[in-house]
Formats: sequence, C-alpha cells, structure tokens
Amino acid sequence: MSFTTSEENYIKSIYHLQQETGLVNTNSLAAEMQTRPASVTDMLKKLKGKKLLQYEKYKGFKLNEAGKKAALDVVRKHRLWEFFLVEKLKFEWDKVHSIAEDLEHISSEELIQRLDNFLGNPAFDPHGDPIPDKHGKIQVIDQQSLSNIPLHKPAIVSSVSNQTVQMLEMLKHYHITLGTSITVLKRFEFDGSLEIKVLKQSNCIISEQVAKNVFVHDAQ
Amino acid sequence: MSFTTSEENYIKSIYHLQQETGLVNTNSLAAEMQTRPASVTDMLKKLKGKKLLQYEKYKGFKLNEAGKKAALDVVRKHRLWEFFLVEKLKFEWDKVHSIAEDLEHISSEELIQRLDNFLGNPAFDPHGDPIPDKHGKIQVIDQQSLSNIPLHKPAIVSSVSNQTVQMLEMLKHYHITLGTSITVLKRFEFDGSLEIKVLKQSNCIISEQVAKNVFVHDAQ
DNA sequence: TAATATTTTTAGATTTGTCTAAAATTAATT
DNA sequence: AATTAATTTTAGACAAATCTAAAAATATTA
Repeated sequence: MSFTTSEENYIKSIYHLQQETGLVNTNSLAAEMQTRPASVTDMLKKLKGKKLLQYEKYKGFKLNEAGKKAALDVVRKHRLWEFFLVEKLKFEWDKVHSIAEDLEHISSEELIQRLDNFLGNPAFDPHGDPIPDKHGKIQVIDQQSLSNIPLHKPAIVSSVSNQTVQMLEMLKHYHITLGTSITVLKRFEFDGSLEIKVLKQSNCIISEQVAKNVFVHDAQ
Repeated sequence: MSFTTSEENYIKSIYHLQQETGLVNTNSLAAEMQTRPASVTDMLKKLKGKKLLQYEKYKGFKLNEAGKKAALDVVRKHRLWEFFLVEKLKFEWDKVHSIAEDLEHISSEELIQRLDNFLGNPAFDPHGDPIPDKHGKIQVIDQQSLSNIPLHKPAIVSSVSNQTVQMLEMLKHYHITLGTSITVLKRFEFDGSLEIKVLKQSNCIISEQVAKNVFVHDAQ
C-alpha cells in the first residue's frame, strides 16, 4: 500500500496526537496541521476508505494497526534523514526538521534500508527520538522530564520533545544538547523555573516550559 | 523563483531535447514525458508566464537563459543524488535513476550545497555525465562515440548517453563501466556492429545501437 | 431541559495538473 | 493550388487537495 504526501502527513500527525490523547478530534488535528477542520474531515474519509483509521462521524478517531504501521514507516524515514543531515552533512540539529519533512516522502524501500545501513542502523535521531526499525519496532529508554527530577542529582539529556526552531535555538544558547549533563540546583515556587548547572557552564535559570520539554536519564 | 515538481520535470525535459534539436516541438516533448500534447501546451503557457521560455503558438519553443539556469539546477540536484546513491549507498548504477527523479525535487539550497561538499564536489555522475556547479557551470570533456573511433586504438569509457535500465543492464553484462578500456577490433559493414576487446575480457560483439551510446576519450 | 456554544460535517467552489475530443493551424502531397 | 495529413491548441471535464459558508450533531450552561 502506498500513500500520497498529504496522506502521509495526516497519518503522521494523527499518530503523534493519539500518543498523547488516545482518541483524536478534528479540531486538534486541524490545528496541528495548520489546516481547516473541513479539510481534515475530507481526509478522514479517505483514510477510513483505505482501512487505516477507526472513525465514526462526530465521535473522534485513531489509527488502527495498519495505520500505526504506516505512521511508523514515515517516522522511520523522517528520523533516518534527520540523522543523515546532522551526522553526515553537518547541519545543526535545529535546521533539519523541515528538510526531513520533504525527504520523508521519498518512497523507495531499498533507499531507506541502504540509508539505514550506511548510517550504522542508529537507534535514536539527533533530537533523541527513537528511530523505528523496518518492522516498526522502537527502542524505549527510561527517561523523564527535567522538570521532575530530584535536586542535586546529575542527569544526562536524552531527548527534546518540542522541536521547534525556537526551542532548539534556545537550547543551543544554553549549550544544552543530547548527552549534556545537567544538575538541578533549585526549583522556584513562583513560576516553576529551575536553576540548573550545565556541565562546565556557570549556573543559569530555565523556565518551566523549557524544562518540561527536556528529557533526561540517570548519569552513568 | 521556485517551481513545482511538474514544472521542474518539464523544464528538465525541454532542456535535454533542445540540446539535441535547438527548437523543441510539442509532440516530441509529449513523447519524452509520456503525456499528451494538450498537457504540454497547458504547461508551456505556465512556463512562458514565468518567463522561462521562448514560445510562440504553433512555432516551437526553447528555454531562455532563466529557463536554462532552472534546468541546470535540477540537473545538478539529480546528478549529485545519483552520485550519492552509487558512491555512498552502494546502489548499482542502473538502479539509481528513478530514485534520483524523486530526490531532485527537494528544494533546499543549503541541502544541495552541503551534499556537494560531502561528496567531494564531484564533476561527473556515475554515468559519466557532468554535474553542473552551483552557478550552472559544466565541465566539458573531449569525448566521442565508440562508434566513431579508429580501430586498434584503446579508449576509455567516459559516459553513457542512453541511461535506461535496459541499456545499463546490457553494459553490465559486457563488463563495461566508466573507466573501462575498450579497443575496437573490427567494424562489420552489414549492420554496423563492432567487435571489441574489453580490458581483460575475451572479444565480443556489440550492436551499432549500443556503440552509439557509449562515449570514450583517449587512453592515458 | 431549553437555549446557547462548540465541534464536526456537508455542499459547493477553487487550483493544479491532467485528460479527451474537437477545432485551428501548419505541412505535405497530389 | 487544393486536398489531405500531421501537428498544435482550445474547450471542457475530472481527480486530488484544499477552502468558505452553512447545516448538522454534540456539548455546555443557565
């Protein structure tokens, strides 16, 4: 089964939303995709017709197994290309998302398998997100948000869940990247911001909003 | 100025045809692109509107300077990706064309410049065709068709002008690839076929049709 | 629970790129 | 030169993906 670029984009967005909320609704998908609810409804009919979606009118919707596999295929392509762009072409990690959005729709199976091998079958992309293997299998790691870890216990940045250019630029400013060691020194009651020590930098303060989107695992 | 995938495909095909014939006509472009003359006419209007084309109704057409630059941009992208697929992903050279047809429409300038550098700024693609630089400049080499070279004078394969899977499979069968040394031993009057010696192989015979599409330069 | 607000879907239009069939133009031939 | 043939363009239709505006369904609240 093959899909148009537009179908793939919808499938991917539904996948991401249903990870959060279980059932997805029309308006939130429209917001996510920067399109109109009416356009979403049109596409839902198409995807239901292709048997990728559990969908009853007015009731919300989610991908079925076939839909999830299709989504994981796109996610796999996206993240492999992001890895390629950063590791081989030396792009900065905040510049690769939009290019990978285009590359992910190239449809050759063999291309992706060869790319995967060429890159050394990486398990995580440059933002720390897991790269599904060809069967859709994902390696999970034990991580939690920086906003939840105890004080004075060093942790290693493992992924970043908000990947807007704005967010990634901010992290660059703080010299925070994947693998960076961070210790939380103080949590301010007032607005939830954190004083942190980034390895070999002087102390600094990050907002709760930033902290929530930075995921870490235990040091060592 | 940016172009749709469809516009880029037309621009590229017009470029290739006008290299051969100067002026291009509707039917031959339709044949080249496997589409209908009416569709060609529709696109010609668009491309004329974008000031890429010299075109008067019923009179034939060709790319102007802006059109040629646009074509060379696409050709550059196509050939760089072909080089990547063969050199880095280890595809066989007869398998890369259709994948590069998709990749060539990815539009990031920076992506292509970085890819070019990553590949070592190659001047020729895996079929021996020159890769335009970012200004559209092409390195020309002194080559001629295998069907025109004198007998008993070894020559080196520099490019192949017919790049169908069928042709490239045939060359693979003969163990002919870029850089292969070939000596023409005899030319048969009957059908123009050639007896040749491919370096370290026993003699064999190739048709005139094959010979015409293999280009060589002097040995050493 | 009736009225109001929100969400979702439908109906119909638009754009891009394609098509077929017919008309217009140009070329070839008797 | 007139007829025939070939080429090219126009006119109008269609599919995909989108949109706006209005209608339908569901949810909220007074």
